[in-house]
Amino acid sequence: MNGAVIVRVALDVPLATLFDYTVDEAVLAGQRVIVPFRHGERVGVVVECVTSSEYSEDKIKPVIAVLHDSAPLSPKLLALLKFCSDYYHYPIGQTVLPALPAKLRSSQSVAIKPALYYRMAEHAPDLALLPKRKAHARLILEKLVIQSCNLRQLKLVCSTAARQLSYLMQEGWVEQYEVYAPPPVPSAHTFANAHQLTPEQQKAVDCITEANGYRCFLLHGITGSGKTEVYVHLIDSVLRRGGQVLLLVPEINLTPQLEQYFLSRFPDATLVSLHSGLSENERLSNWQQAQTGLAQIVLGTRLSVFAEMPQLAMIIVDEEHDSSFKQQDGLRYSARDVAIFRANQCGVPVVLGSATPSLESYHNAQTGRYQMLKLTGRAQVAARLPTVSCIHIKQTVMVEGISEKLLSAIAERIARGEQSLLFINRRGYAPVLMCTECGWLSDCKHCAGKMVMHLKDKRLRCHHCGYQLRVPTACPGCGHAELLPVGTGTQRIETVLDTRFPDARILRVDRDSTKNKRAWEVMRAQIHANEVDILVGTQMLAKGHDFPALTLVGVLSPDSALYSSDFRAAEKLFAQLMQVAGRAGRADKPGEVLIQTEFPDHPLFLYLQSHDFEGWAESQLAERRMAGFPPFMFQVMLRAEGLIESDVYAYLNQARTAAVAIGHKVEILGVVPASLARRANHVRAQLLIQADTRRELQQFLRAWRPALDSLQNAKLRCSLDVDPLEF
DNA sequence: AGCACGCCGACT
DNA sequence: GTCGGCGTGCTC
Repeated sequence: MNGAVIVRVALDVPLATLFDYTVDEAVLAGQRVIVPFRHGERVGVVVECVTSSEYSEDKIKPVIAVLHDSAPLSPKLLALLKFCSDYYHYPIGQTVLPALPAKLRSSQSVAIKPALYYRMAEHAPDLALLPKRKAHARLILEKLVIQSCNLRQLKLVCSTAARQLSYLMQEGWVEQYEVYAPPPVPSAHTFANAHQLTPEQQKAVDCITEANGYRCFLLHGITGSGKTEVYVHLIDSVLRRGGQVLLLVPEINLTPQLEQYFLSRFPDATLVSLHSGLSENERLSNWQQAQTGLAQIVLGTRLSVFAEMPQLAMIIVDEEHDSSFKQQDGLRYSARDVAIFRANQCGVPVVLGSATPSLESYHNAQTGRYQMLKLTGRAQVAARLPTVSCIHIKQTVMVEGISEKLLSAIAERIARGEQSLLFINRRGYAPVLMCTECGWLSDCKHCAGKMVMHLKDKRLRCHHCGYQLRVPTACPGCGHAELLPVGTGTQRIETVLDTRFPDARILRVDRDSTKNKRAWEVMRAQIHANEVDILVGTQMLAKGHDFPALTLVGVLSPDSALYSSDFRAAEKLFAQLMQVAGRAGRADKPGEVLIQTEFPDHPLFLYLQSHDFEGWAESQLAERRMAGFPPFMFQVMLRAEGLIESDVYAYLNQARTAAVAIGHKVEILGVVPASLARRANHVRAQLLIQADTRRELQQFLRAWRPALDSLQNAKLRCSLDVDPLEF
């Protein structure tokens, strides 16, 4: 042999190992390579360079090509990915490669895409020579005299920037140039509309900016207490020091608005976003701008926690309690938790912001692991906290799921030209159709769930597998002609309101009505223009920006979450109600929240009425401690699903036996059917393991995994979910 | 995950 | 006699 080096390569295959190849050119860890694998070729990432392999020489094949078209991943990022692979017990290759933009996963080489910038041409004519009528072109020039900009920044100056630029370049005023690397000095940036901070906000900003190295902060501030303004000041401080900021936001169709907002606050900074709405080219380009350090602000959903950022100086996780930070397939990571690990790894502060922190984070702040920073926003906010009250549904007149009280409150708003929002977490017309004669129910034939009745297209639809049928005219069980829609969904509420308020403008906002891309944009505009009187919607409406004319929120049927088998259901409901309540009212028009419930004395509602998150959190934590649930316990869920019930249970029972045999100090709960015991004809079941500490859980998992791997069965889909959120 | 290898039923 | 079913095992 020619003394070739051996590289250990991560490949996108479901195997926990790296693959060894020889290579006779210089290679760095983090570089992409094309390697032979079985009969074909694949792109992989070099994780280690070593001098010997435990594989015999004749088994090791040479690398086909080392790719140089994009900078290698940094050792730090590789270490982060390695940590995730270990912690979540997921194959290294399926951790590393999905973190890359798809273009970097294909063997087609990508050109390193420079960012395009514009500046004044060296021999630009005198500004006075610009024709007077070219007012927009003048604005662009005036901006460029101060600072070179990219197109996005110029579009903030004038929306027709692209057209102005082509004119200006043609006439020799402006030239375009390409930027591959960050500007050598931190660019001076302005930051627009700097608000005077309240003392609380200032204290939060000071605490965080004074942090020396890693520190985790929990920024707890109710809606409207000015968390965003704190973020803006923090970002400003990082940009001044020439650092990069990673701002993680939940997966919401709001990212473009958020991006616009931060762009407008930092018109001179380079901001890129990373979310599912991007094309592959945009994703690659934005990712590379983060990687080169050119992008000072990276705004993204959970996947962007893996974006390469050489100058990373701060991570902000907004709405940290949001469950969309947890990936529900593949590498089941929590972007919030990974962000904290990464901040620690990089020695930078991390800020978790929320009006309703997760109990995990709140507990960590209480015990001093994190530093709590509170924004009570007394000055601006107290006046506009909405009044929250409950309507006892068993002691009031109900009209098709809506109480008279709520209806008359809506009527009042209509009369005043204000908006109402009815919040109900069920799509469709009715969640189930029933035969009044024989008790037949609209079961899905592929799932354990019920088919939901949708009135508009007269169909029964399964929300789990997508199966649908026409609404039967007679009972499929007994032939009886009368079928009764039971329960209430958004469409039914819409119908009821329509009969009750024939002149009102009603808008339904749920996954069905916002299916096509632009729909939600249009609806938002309508709401903002006050062209809507009553909004009916699911949790989609809980998030998002202020609706200025909204003064009434009605919550229709939250009770199922109060006594749910999922121990996090109440936590989720509280956060959700706090969030919708935050939509109601402004300083000049106080808001009102009416909750229809059978349990008006439930502590959840009492704490909500007094806007007492702390009280609620303490009571929940006490319950969790008693019951032995997270954050006082650490869990891992083994799930399995397959076509044959006995296979699924046999696998899980053997896994259980293996777990018992390890004899670690863990608690084994199950095997039990999953909350949806059958989905798309697949039987689903699960096994839960609990331990007192993360360390114990991880020790157990390391011992358990070989057994799980040997039980692997091609007919089953199995997954390990560390720190599961859903049950 | 793919994908080949391998060993048993109904077809020209 | 063969085509093809999917159970088993391997990928450096």
